[in-house]
Amino acid sequence: MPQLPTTFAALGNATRLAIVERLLAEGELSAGELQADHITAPAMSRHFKVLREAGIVVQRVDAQRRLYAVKPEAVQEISDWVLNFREFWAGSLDRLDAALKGAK
Amino acid sequence: MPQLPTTFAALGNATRLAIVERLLAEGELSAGELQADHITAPAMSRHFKVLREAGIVVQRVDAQRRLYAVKPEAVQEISDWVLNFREFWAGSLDRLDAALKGAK
DNA sequence: ACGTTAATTAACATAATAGATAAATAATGG
DNA sequence: CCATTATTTATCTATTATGTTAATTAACGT
Repeated sequence: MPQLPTTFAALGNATRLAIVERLLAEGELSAGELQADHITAPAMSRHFKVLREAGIVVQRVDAQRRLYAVKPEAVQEISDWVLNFREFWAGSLDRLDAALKGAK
Repeated sequence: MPQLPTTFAALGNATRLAIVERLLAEGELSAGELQADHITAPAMSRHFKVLREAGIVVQRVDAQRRLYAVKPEAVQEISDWVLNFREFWAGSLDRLDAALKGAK
């Protein structure tokens, strides 16, 4: 799993995280539909590229449009990482829940 | 939650992710114990600072040593984000599980 | 007090990010 | 064909990140 830091890095940008969240919530969307208004289309396009290269989204071509969708494995990868430590903690001393209660 | 991108960004570096993983697995550790051998102590110190500023770890002073520990809220924040979409998907059409099966 | 240990901050170099504008690619609809 | 639409690639610039060495801060043991 040397992929994880790359996955986190790709999501470590507000614009890209917003893209992923919209794709998760709305499903497949085109570059145009995902266009944010605070940056230009080329900037957006590079964000798509980062997400693609990190394996977080896939691109599908439909005529002149590029449709993007989240690869569920990426979400799964993060989920596994979190659950891994949750389980470890639960199994060893319930440190996480204890700590979380303290933090609340 | 404009915190999330910052959290992801902080974990989007292999050295920092390794620090967090060790802290999760072994509990509180000092800067010296966490020292990686591929970079210098000052470089390490800056990674601690990034993690602190992102709210992922807390620092405790013990004489001349700095002890670090993960703030469980940070892990919780990521966990919540993932589960949020898992729940959404489960509730709307089991798209995630379906997609995951297809991906396997 | 003094040298040692632990860690950080300062100053600097270089690489990687992110954004902009302009140009290119490619499919569509007249 | 040709103009339009959709999106990416090229180029350039500014900012941020990451690493180094040197200096600083602070506590320890003798």
